[in-house]
Amino acid sequence: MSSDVVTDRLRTALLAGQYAPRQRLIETELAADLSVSRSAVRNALLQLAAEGLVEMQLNRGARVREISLAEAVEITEVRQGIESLVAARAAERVTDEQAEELRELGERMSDAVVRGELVAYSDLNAALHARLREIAGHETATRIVEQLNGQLVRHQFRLAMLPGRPGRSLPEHLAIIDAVRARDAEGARAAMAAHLGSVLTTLAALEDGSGRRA
Amino acid sequence: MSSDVVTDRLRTALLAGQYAPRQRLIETELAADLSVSRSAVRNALLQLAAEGLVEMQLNRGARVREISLAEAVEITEVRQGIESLVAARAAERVTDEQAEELRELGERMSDAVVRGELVAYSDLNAALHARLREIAGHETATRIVEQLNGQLVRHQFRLAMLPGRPGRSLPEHLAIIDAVRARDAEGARAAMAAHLGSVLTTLAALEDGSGRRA
DNA sequence: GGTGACAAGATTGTCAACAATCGTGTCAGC
DNA sequence: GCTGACACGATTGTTGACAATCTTGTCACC
Repeated sequence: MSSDVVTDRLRTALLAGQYAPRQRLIETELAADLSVSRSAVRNALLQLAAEGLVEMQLNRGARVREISLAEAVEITEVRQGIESLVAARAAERVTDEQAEELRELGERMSDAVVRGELVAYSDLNAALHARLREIAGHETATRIVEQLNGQLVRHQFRLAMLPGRPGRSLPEHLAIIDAVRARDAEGARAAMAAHLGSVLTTLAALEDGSGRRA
Repeated sequence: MSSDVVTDRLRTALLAGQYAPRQRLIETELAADLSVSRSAVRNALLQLAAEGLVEMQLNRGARVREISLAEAVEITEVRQGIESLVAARAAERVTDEQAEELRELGERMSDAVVRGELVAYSDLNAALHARLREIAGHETATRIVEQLNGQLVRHQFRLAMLPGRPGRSLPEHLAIIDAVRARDAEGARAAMAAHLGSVLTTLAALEDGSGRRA
């Protein structure tokens, strides 16, 4: 169905931050922009609403869903539970080849931090979590974490740009990698839980510090 | 929108086990049955596909999604992570009134087991988990656990009917209730993790024992 | 100057018809 | 008797038009 293509295009646009939070998404406009029929857009919006990227109100159409800091905290708490499982599972199933890959990934992360390449580090961060999910091979966990991640993009971006944040999160990431490479499931679980715990405290600090509406 | 009503009706029908797994859901038929337009049914099916209750294939429409035992295990593993969080949060936030409610719920569960009322026990089981989610007040966790639960109904039902299963799960439930009533967050987390761990071993036993296709 | 009713415009929700696709049964050819 | 092409029926995917609803701007009235 062409709706699927439309859904993908809209999703990537949303994830790229192409539309502002709370912005109205008018079906006719989007249909014209993407040069597809309104129903295709409509279906896509329904789909994205189910994924939590947009919110729909009766007779008022779709808006870009704004994720508050409080929600970001909730989402990260849930991620903590699931990704710990993923890390443990990855430690149990990692192959030698994958272990070597993870080692290289860790080196590249260190390099990026040393060189102050924040965006690159942020990308590698996402890549690491994604690679762990692949290694774990846990479809349900993967599906849900990715759904949750989609809702977080904006906040994750903000977080990575905080001064001093990379210096704190890098060793956490390296600890996860080490535990997985050592096939230490419980160690990997704990390292991942600690890492997301650190994300949570950072978010909580933001919650007190900065304003509500940013 | 009328699609929402249709979605709800279809969802409850699916959760009630009114359609067999892998059964095709033909839009025209459902539209006639519910006496609504086909588009309403179509939207509902898309929605339910996003929730994981049905699966859609291009040009081949919707089927009731069959959840394999392996998937049930995955789902329960994820639930273990999230519901542990819920239990801990509930222990932190429970009011005196809610604590009393939980105590009564525990008594009713014990009664049901003593009297051998399996269906009632199964219902109370679901009610306990739901009440804990309410007490925890964690919207994200609630949303995801309920989504996952929807996919499990069939297996949960099978599980509750296993001989000896209520005798094993009752004390686990009571332990959760006690920890929450004692405001012992870590205890509640551990009790919930242990409970779902016990569900997991039971599921694993089923996986070896019975055939694949049941 | 402010408030409420009303009308116009914009936008969404619903429907029925049309086009595209798939699965199945039939039949010719070997 | 078996295989593959073909056509038919069933079902889904898409489109455009129409109805219902909300929002905004205007104006009379207090």
